[in-house]
Amino acid sequence: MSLPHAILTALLEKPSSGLELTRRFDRSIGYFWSATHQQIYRELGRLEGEGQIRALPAEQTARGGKKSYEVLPAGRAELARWTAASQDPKPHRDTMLLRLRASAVVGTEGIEADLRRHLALHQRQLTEYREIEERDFPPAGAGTGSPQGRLQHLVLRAGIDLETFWTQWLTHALAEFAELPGENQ
Amino acid sequence: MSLPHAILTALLEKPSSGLELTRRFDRSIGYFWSATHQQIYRELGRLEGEGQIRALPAEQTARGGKKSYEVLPAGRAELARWTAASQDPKPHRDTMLLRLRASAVVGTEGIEADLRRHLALHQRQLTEYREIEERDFPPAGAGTGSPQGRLQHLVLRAGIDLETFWTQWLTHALAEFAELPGENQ
DNA sequence: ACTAACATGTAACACGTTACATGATTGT
DNA sequence: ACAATCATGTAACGTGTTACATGTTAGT
Repeated sequence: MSLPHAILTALLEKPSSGLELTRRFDRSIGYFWSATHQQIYRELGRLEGEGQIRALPAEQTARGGKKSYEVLPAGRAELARWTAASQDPKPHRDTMLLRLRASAVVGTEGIEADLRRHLALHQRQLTEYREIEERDFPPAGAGTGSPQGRLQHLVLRAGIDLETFWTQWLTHALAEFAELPGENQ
Repeated sequence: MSLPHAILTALLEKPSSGLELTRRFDRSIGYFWSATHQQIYRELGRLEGEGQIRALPAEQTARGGKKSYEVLPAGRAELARWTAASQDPKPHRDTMLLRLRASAVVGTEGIEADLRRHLALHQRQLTEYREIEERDFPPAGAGTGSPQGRLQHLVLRAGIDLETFWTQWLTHALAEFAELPGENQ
């Protein structure tokens, strides 16, 4: 039940067409809430039907086929309600941890290469986040900037710290593998 | 496509009935792969139909209604194949980060209380993980223990470090909120 | 006019969630 | 004998994923 709220947030930040939303779900918003274009179009249709968003009149729409949407008061109210509501954290799901546990039973053959590959991917993501931080949140006195900016920085910090954790953990895991006896199981 | 493999891993560690599996998915395995009993029964039926597991004969089954399953060679082979196969990490999804981003647009009213509640939950989980670590992996010389034990410890370490990250990040977030002007937006 | 890329969608299916149903066992 | 709990399931629904379909713009 979060995709509609992710879309409302994105549209409040900037009215967009389906494809523009899809692009944004591949970058900023997608860093913590991914969605494919099929999901987005499906949800845009639903939100329009419920009167939470509306298509902007064609004149304001750029170039032929694009339909842009904006949030209506009902949508903003629903987003505010959802944001303030108490919600339980969902249990994490991580395939690599599951595979590692499985490898303790069926053998570690083959998994080490993928650990290396994941390490490289997380390092790349970490670098990307750090570049965004340098560009959008240049170092200044602590407690600086608009409330909005500080909240956005907080979210980015979570991304940076999470990727830092994964790179460290994967490095540690690979070091363990190096010490493991040749082939167990 | 991971639930069947989670179940195969659990059954290899110890043949179990549906309910016993459900219990284990509420503790150890559920820490990184949760599942409800409905999912588990559905998947047990499928795996049995595919010849990857089989029900143990009734004599070996404890008390009346319980059906216990064990993994067949085909199931073990499939798990080994899946564990060794290269898989892309799935993008994370985190509702709290989404809500924080939304609160930068519609206002932070109400979210602070839930940040506090989540902090308490993560602290409790962290404590639980640390107790498990003390009990199952008592400090000894580095590089000690069976390969299986070291892999299991590695997985537990990921859980501990993740919860540590969340408690630190939430603490930081609450400190930011304390500095924010009264009501923004 | 032809092709490639863009933009919006539909359809079918896999997976996860919630609510309910049913029989067996245990405790009183 | 009755109620509570245990244990296994079914049904309906919502969300996410994959594959495909269709029309549009831009470049050659």
